[in-house]
Amino acid sequence: MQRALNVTRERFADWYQAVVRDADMAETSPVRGAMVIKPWGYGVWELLQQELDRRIKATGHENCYFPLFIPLSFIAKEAEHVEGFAKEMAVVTHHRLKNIDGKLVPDPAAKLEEPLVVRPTSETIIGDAFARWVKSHRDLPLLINQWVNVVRWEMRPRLFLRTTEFLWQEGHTAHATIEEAVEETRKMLEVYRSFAEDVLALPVIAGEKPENERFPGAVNTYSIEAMMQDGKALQAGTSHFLGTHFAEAQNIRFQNDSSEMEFCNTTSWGVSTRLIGGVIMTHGDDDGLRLPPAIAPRQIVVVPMLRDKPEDEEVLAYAKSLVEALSSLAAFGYPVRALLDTKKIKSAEKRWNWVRRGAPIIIEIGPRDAAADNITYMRRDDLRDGDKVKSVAISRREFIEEKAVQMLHEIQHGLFCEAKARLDANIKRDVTDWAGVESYFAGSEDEFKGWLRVSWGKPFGAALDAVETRLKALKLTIRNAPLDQPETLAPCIFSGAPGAEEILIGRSY
RNA sequence: CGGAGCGUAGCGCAGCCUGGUAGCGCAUCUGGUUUGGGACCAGAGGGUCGCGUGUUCGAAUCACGCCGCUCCGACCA
Repeated sequence: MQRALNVTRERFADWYQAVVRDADMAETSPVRGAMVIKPWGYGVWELLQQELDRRIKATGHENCYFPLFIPLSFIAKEAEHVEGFAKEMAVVTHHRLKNIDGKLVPDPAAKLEEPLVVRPTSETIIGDAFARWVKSHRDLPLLINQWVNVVRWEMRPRLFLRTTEFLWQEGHTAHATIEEAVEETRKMLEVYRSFAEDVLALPVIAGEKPENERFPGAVNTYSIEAMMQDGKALQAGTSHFLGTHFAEAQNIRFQNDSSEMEFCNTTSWGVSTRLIGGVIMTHGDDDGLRLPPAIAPRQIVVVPMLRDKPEDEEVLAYAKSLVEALSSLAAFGYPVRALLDTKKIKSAEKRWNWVRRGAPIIIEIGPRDAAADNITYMRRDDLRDGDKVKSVAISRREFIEEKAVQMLHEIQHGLFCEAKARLDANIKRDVTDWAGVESYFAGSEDEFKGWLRVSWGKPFGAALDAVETRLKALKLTIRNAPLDQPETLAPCIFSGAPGAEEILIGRSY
């Protein structure tokens, strides 16, 4: 059977790389671990960014920009924070190069008095500003967000999922009370959940991270977890309640309405270009990427079937008017993004390029379509009937007036439902003891396993370390404790003690 | 940084064991034939075989060193 890719999802890691490449999303760069995001991939990011930014602003946050460089001493202020990031920090030590013996090297005379780190995250540099901005309870809450690049020197990079430099959004807020800060943390988690599900068609489970998986310096960390087509979990977004840890380290204080000085409670939350990796691994198939229409840079692509003959002109004119009509429609609150592909390559080649890129609807227009006032379309979410590509002819008028927008919404919803069904079907709840966990995850790692939802006693300290070690031996981690917890709990799967909450266990990226 | 594998034309690969100066498929270019849709015929262009050193009359092939990539570990949005 001829597919648009030369590798299938059976070899998931190879398949992922093939999709990223063949869908023109991104490529590796001369800098190890740093990627070039190509127009089609960046277009997805821009749409994702546009819609999430709207939602972040709708919840009262404002955008800012803070420096790329952070004085090393700032990072050192919060003990757990340094420890968490020390091993992956890029450090700037000089500000000039010098030609020594024909070689350009950092000029020893231009050594910085204090090294600067390239931000791995901005709690400390933003906290420094917060300390100056917050004086009174009347300055609170302080609700700030920024869209920037950050650098974390990762050992093993993977395009979109884990790159040395990545793009993200980081929100930072300061509040007068614990309750308010916790509410903010949960509110933004919910913004992420609904955004992932409604816009990216990525079903997720929102929950709280166990102690050992917390953000360095956080009191509580919450995450949304998505299941990829190989059954592994992808942490798709995090929201942290930082308590007064950073406020104490950086002296972020305010005078309350009784004139007493108090430390602020702060939060931070972020999602990154990793989400794009999640979209690829959730929706892609053996013909390439399938993009949810809400984030497809081109939702409907019209490919004219040209033959270097006189009737080409009619076909082009017809296709052009079709694209104009489609562009005047609206879907998901924005104008429909339609494209007439006039690139000078073979039409068949164009079709397969758009299939691989995951354009939701691909329309082919030939002379007979033009003459009969018809269009012929393919839906990327329902491409094939067996081995054959499904190609449907319909009147142009019906398509524009009734079907086009409806179909985009159907595709968006369909992709979500397909992924949601997979997520739900692959969370096993009937494992009740450790032996059951071991036997379930025994065997080949390549085998699709999904997650277990089990009860545990929520241990801490040495007992938690022991749990972590047992899980690690099976390459498992605790993903999170879902927000929706049952009334009664089974005994702890690790110790048999009374259960404290249910958690998700699985392999992860 | 540890273990495994790989680096040959834009992409995918063969050749390496048993050294003799590079080949296949797809893509590209030209001409022609086709045309409801991943076409066919003929011809052409494109590679200092990852880099360096050594062995040799001669190295893609053998040896040593380095670099890079992929997978597995430690790290992680």
